[in-house]
Amino acid sequence: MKDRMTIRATATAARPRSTYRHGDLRRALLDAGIELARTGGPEAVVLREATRRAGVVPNAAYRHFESRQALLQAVRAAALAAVARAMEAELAALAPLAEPVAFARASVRAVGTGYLRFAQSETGLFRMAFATPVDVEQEPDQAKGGDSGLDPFQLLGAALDRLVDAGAMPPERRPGAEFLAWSAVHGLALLVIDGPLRGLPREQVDALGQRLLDMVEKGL
Amino acid sequence: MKDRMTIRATATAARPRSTYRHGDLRRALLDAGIELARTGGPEAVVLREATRRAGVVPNAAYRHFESRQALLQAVRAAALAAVARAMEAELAALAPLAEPVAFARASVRAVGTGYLRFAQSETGLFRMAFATPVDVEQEPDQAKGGDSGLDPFQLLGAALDRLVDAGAMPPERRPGAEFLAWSAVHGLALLVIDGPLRGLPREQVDALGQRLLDMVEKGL
DNA sequence: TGTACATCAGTGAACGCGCGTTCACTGATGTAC
DNA sequence: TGTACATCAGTGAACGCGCGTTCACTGATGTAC
Repeated sequence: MKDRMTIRATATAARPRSTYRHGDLRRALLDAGIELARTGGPEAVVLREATRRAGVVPNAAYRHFESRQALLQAVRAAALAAVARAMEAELAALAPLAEPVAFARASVRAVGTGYLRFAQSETGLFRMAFATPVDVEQEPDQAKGGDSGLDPFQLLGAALDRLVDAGAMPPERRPGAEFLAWSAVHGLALLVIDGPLRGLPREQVDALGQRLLDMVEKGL
Repeated sequence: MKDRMTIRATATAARPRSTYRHGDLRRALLDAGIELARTGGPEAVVLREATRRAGVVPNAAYRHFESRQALLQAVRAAALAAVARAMEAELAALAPLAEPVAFARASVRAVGTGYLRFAQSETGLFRMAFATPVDVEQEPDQAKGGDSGLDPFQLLGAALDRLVDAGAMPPERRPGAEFLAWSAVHGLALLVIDGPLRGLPREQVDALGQRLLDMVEKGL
C-alpha cells in the first residue's frame, strides 16, 4: 500500500476556481494525466488524482472521458507524440549532409538516438507510451504523431526507406527491418530503464547506444 | 475494476485440509504465486489470492513471507530460473558440432532462441521475470539460475565467451557485448508480447528471431 | 434589446470492491525431564 | 515410556485505504423568440 500513499503524497493543491465552469476541463485532466505519467508511468495515472489536480470533484471527469481507460488512452497518445517529437528533434539537428548514403545512415541513427534519449530523460512518459496492453487498450484513432504527423514507428520506417533509396540497404531486406531495428533500440531502452543498466550515466548510455546502432547498421 | 474481478474469477477452490498444520505452506504459496504470474504476470500475484488457493486464511501467509513484496521476489526468482532452464534446454538440444566456431555461434543462437520462445509461450512468467522494479524490488540472494546455476544473463555471457574463445569475435569487442545482444533479443520479445507484433504465429516469430540473430551475429 | 428556457458542466453524497496488514487467539507438535 | 510445556503454524475478526463509478442534484451559459 506504500505506492498508493506515494501517489497520494504527490498530489498538488489546485487553487479554487473563480468560475463555476472550469473552462477547459478536458485539457486540464489530460495535462494532469500527462504529468502523472511523467513522474510515475501508466500506473500513476489515476482518475481521481487527475480531478484533484484540476480542482474538480472526481465524477466531473466523466463529462470528458468515458472512463479511466479513455483518459489513459488519451495520455498514451500524447506520450507517443512526445516520443515522435523527440525523434524529429534529433533528425532536425542533423547537419545537412550532401552525401545521400551518409545522410540516410545518419537519419537512422538520429531516430534511434532520439528514442534512447527520450527513454532515459522521460522514463515515465516512455513507459506510458509503450505500456503493456494489460494497462491500456489500443485505440487507433488518436493523434500519436509528432509535428510531421508520423508516429515513432513510422519515423523509423521512413528512415529505413531512405536507406534503401540511397542504395545503402538491399531492398529485399527492407520488409520487416523496422522490427529488427526497433527491437534492438527498444531493448536497450528497457535495459537502461528497468534492467541491469539502470542508473548508468547518460554518456555511457549514449556510447552503448552508438555501439548498438553500429551493430544494427552492420547487421541489417 | 474489471481486472480485479477477473483475477478473482480465476480463483481456484482449494479442498479443505485434514490436518490443522498445512505441511508446506511456504511451498504452496510460492506455487500459487507462480501459477498466478503464469497467467497474469506480476500484477496478478496477489497475496490474498495465493492464500485462497492454498486453502488458508490470508494472514497465514505472514508466517512464511514478510510481506507481499517478499512473495513477489520469490516468485520472480522462480520465473528467472524458468527462463534459464528454457535457455539451457535449447543449448542441450544442440547437435554436438565438432567445429568450435560453428558450435559457439550455435550456442549464442540457442540462448537467444530459448529466450524468445519462452517469452512467447510463457508470457506471464516472462513478464514476471523481467518486471519493472516499480513492481518488484531486487533481492540478490535468491536462486535465479537454471540447472547449471547460471541465470539468463550469465548464460548469454558464457555463450559470448565461447565465441571469443573460438576466435569468432575479437576480444576487444567482448566487453558489454551481452548488453547489445540482450537488447536485441529482449526488444523483440516485447514487440511480440506487447507491441505491434502481438499475436504473430510462432513460426513467423521464430523466423524474425532468426533474422534478428543474424543481425546480432553480423553486427557484433 | 429583453427574457424564457433548454442544455449540460460541475456538485455532493454514496456504493462496493479487494487489497495488504495488524491483533489477540487457538490448537497441534516435538522436546526436556 | 510418560507427561508438562514451550514453540509456533494457522485462525478469526477487523482496520483503513483509495479506487472507479453511479445517482440525483444545481447552477451558469447561450440560443430562440
